[in-house]
Amino acid sequence: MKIYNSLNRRLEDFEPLNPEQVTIYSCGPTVYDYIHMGNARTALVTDIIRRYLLYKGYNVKLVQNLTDIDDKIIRRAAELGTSAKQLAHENSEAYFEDSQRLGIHLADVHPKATEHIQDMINLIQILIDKGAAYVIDGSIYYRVNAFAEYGKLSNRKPEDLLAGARVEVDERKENPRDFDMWKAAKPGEPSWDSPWGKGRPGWHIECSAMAMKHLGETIDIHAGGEDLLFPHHENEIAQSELATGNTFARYWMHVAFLKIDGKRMGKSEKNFIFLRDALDHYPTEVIRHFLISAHYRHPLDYNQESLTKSEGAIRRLNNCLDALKKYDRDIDLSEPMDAPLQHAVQEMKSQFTQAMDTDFNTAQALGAIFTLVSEVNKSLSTFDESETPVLAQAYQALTETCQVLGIYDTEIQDSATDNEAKIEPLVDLLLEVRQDARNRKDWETSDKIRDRLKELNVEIQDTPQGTTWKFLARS
RNA sequence: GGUGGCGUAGCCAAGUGGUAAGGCCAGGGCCUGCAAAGCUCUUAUUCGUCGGUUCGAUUCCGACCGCCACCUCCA
Repeated sequence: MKIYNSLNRRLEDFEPLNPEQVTIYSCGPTVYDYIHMGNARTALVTDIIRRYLLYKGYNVKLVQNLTDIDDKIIRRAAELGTSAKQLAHENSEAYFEDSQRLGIHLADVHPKATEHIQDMINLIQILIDKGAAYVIDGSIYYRVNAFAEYGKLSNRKPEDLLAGARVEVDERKENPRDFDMWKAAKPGEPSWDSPWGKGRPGWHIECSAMAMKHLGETIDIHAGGEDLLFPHHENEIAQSELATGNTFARYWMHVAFLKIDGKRMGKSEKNFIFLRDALDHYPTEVIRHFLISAHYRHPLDYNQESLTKSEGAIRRLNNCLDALKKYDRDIDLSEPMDAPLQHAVQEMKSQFTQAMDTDFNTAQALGAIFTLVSEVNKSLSTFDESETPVLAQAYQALTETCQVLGIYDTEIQDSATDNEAKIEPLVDLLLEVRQDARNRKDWETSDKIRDRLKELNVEIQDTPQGTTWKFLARS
């Protein structure tokens, strides 16, 4: 299994530090607003990495933080006339709601910055003691020159950082590149007590402190959006590694940006889209399919056309799985068959694994899945009773892999069926009446029943084996 | 100025030193009372341009053109 490590800009073999448990830290959202599709992309990539590692048999501990105190939260709260605490709380709840609607499983721990103030203070104190930090008017700055390897992640030389910088330099700092780990409280701002007076933590220190608290001094995988590579992740490394003397994260993964209608998505451009709004228009599986239709390190453009394409692809997948579902109970793994489809099933599994093993290439993995879908449909169209056990195997293989990607949820499918079980006899009755009409060649009545049922989200299909029907997926 | 990335069919998107997965759309055919679904055929002699290395490059190297990201809070 290989992972592209931003640290070396190379594909590297993945070997967890502790074979018993893979540790992952994912930089979560700053909860000053609902999360947008870009946040969702990063969260989804993390979710799928975890699902795949579990599929491979690893134990995984995933930690994803929520930044619940920062400048943006304070500013937004002031605008809305609420408290920073209340705003952060509401948006945290909204985050869990939205991400679960996207089928993202909860992390094992979701630490919040405001609940780890003491851990951060302890870490800052260590850095002060080691001479890597200094105090100015109650604020603590990290002395970048104290860490010889500063710049190793972003591949930047100290001189380069100064060149095109358009940032206002705080003249009080020893070096313009030094960053704050603790900000002295300004009047009216939320603050916490510290050995240096009232204040609040800087952004970078929270991830260092919370990652190490919940996962140890060295973690396997650290993930986040590509924009976090510098300075956020660079600073996390500087803080953590200088404090402990150990490697902070062994594999750094960065998810590329999502664009909207070809343009950079950003709050300032006013062209961002909230995940919850997207979920109001498209089913979970469609959005997930869209988000993984390109490799995670490549830019992806959110637009209606792309989502429509994913809708089509998911429809094709669901049609196939629906048709296959009735063979599921016929599974018989004891007797290996020599059907051509059997080979296709094995081939798909191996292609899927190979794709995911190569830096989680979900686009390629989807290719493998849809190749089997094609083979299954072919097999179904020339229906042969003897292939039934193989169809069951195909169903198993497809649902298993689709669940790693989260583009097919059997539980949701089942619960939907339970809910609607009551009206099944009614639909069957209507189909009986329709069949009578068809026998009389009363196409008007027959088509009316079909059309009216379609309006009620019941789709019927006349096949050589008789008429079948199903509920259409609701978004 | 520095760092990194991208340019593959109508669209989206994988991929490989030996001749291009998959999806969407479109057109023809089969099936059907008509649909739907499915099947089937057609759709890049070619992978931004120009050079180089090689028996052979879309894949490696160089130059150029175009696009983008980061260097500032941002997933």
